[in-house]
Amino acid sequence: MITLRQLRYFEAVARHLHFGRAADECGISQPALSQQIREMEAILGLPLVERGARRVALTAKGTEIARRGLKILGDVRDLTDFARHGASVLSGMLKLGVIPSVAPYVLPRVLPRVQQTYPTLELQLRETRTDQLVDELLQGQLDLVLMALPTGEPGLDSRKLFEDRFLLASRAGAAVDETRLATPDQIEPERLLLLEDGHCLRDQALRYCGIARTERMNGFGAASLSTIMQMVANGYGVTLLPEMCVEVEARDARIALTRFAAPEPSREIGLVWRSSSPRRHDFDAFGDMLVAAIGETRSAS
Amino acid sequence: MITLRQLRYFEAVARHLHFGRAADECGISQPALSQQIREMEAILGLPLVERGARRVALTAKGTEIARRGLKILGDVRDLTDFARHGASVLSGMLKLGVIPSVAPYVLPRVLPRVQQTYPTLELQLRETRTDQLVDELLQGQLDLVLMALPTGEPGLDSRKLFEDRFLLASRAGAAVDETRLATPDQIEPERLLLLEDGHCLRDQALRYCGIARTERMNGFGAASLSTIMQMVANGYGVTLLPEMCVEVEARDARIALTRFAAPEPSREIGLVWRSSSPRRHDFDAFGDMLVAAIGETRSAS
DNA sequence: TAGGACGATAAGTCCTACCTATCGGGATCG
DNA sequence: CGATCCCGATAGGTAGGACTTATCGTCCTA
Repeated sequence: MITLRQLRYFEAVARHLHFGRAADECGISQPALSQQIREMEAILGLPLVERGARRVALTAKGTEIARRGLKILGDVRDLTDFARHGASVLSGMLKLGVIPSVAPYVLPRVLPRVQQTYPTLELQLRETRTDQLVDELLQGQLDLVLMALPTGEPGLDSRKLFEDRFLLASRAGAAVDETRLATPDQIEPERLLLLEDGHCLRDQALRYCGIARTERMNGFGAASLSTIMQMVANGYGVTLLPEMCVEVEARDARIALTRFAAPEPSREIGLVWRSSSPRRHDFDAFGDMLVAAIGETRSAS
Repeated sequence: MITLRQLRYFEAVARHLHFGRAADECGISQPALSQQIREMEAILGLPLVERGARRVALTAKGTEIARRGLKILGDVRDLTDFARHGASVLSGMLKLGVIPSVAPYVLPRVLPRVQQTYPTLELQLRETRTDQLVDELLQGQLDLVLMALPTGEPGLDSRKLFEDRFLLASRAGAAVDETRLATPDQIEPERLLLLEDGHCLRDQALRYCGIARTERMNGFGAASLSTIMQMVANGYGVTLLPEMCVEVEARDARIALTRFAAPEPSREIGLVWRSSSPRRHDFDAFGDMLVAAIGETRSAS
């Protein structure tokens, strides 16, 4: 197996293209470095360096391996930095925005883990609708937003974390046949209960059901999914419930959940940040942790 | 500095939560493993493992470090796999789709590098417009698409590679004042030359200029940027030229390029694949290589 | 043709990762 | 309550590997 020491030495050679100077930088003698490079070549089974007369060059594969090695060394450095003082990686202030149809379901699973893993991280939370979050992100009032993708904004980068399917929630034993897969045409517009205008979840549901804004619907718009699910339980109508909310919102025995026929409606939940932000590493680490936290609770349930 | 050997041992401890069995798996004695774990804790300056009576648990930070370590070990394995036979990473068939306004400018820089770095990779290319590419991607006829983001399709994952700004291309010395930053209202719709309908570049340009499809425009629609630039050079009109095309398409001295005032119009170029695809690793590696290839030629010029 | 730059080779030293043997403490059971 | 056992820590010794200095071989240059 290759060693990190070899990667460090090779990386120095790749930069200097000169054994002597690379050895110097590494604080060892030139033969020691030569030996490690040859050892590495033997392990990998191919030449990394072309020893030309008077000059040194990397082979084609050597270039690629140097690139990968550099990334690995960076990750190792991050790991030790994290261990030593949690510093430089996810420490200090992080202003996070979350949309209302995600916050109550994800944060309880994640926040304890954040406290434990990154005790020096001061997480400042903001919960509001997508367009407001995006505005505040662009203006620098937020560092990072957890929301449904895509953003549709240039200048923002994003990373998808997971897919969240929608289920049809209805009053148990009512009109919907719960033994079959649901289809969008079963949904009567006047019985569809949704969040008020401006929530992305509302738009996603309407798009799937093929309902234009203008069409006749009940004029109802709720501020929270909890309210909507109360209404569903009492037979006021039906709604599309994201899978991540099921555990919290669909405990009432009067609520029936039906999976949709393919193509199943869903939303992509992901992280969004300014492309220009220098904290990519932090966001990656934060995203990894979110995925881990969500994955755990899912497989555990 | 930490070693990969320590990471491997620690990872085994994290899985077994038992020093003896972990040592067994690593093929060493239990004291040897204990020693390396303690060495690692000394280097990182914190306890990774809670030695409780009768049972072993990871500390909070230990859990996070195990996660990071696992990723590093995976990257190292990928590196050696790549070196040994280029296998499992980017080998075999890869069907890549590219949009017409990107292909001629990116592929020449990238393909030689691909050949050299991944000689066992059979890259099969397809060039057509975005919606067609997305269809073929969803149906499995393509593995990967290089295009402008976002896709707007669920079930697809993407990764932004870089931002490609638009410049105003006009005939030198003609109506446009090249000493100042351009603004969209300077563009007369009837003089704007664009690709034919269906090209994403056309839609992006129209959106920036605030021109609705219905508005009066010249009826012209070209099949290639080359043609458009020929027309610009000869004074038939102006166009929005992506920065990546400048080197190839704007050599004619009769063409003047003007940067736009902020917010500069741009497009995001990225890779897109099916969320369900098992080849994430390949795509990551391919994306890294694209970024490296583009970065090189940019900084070199 | 002599000199110099540079990487490879050779021989010796020291560190470190490993082994076996043993200890110590907390749980478990008669 | 004491015997036992499970399991990680400690101790002491060994072998291999990473480093050193010294020297060689080769190619370029003057």
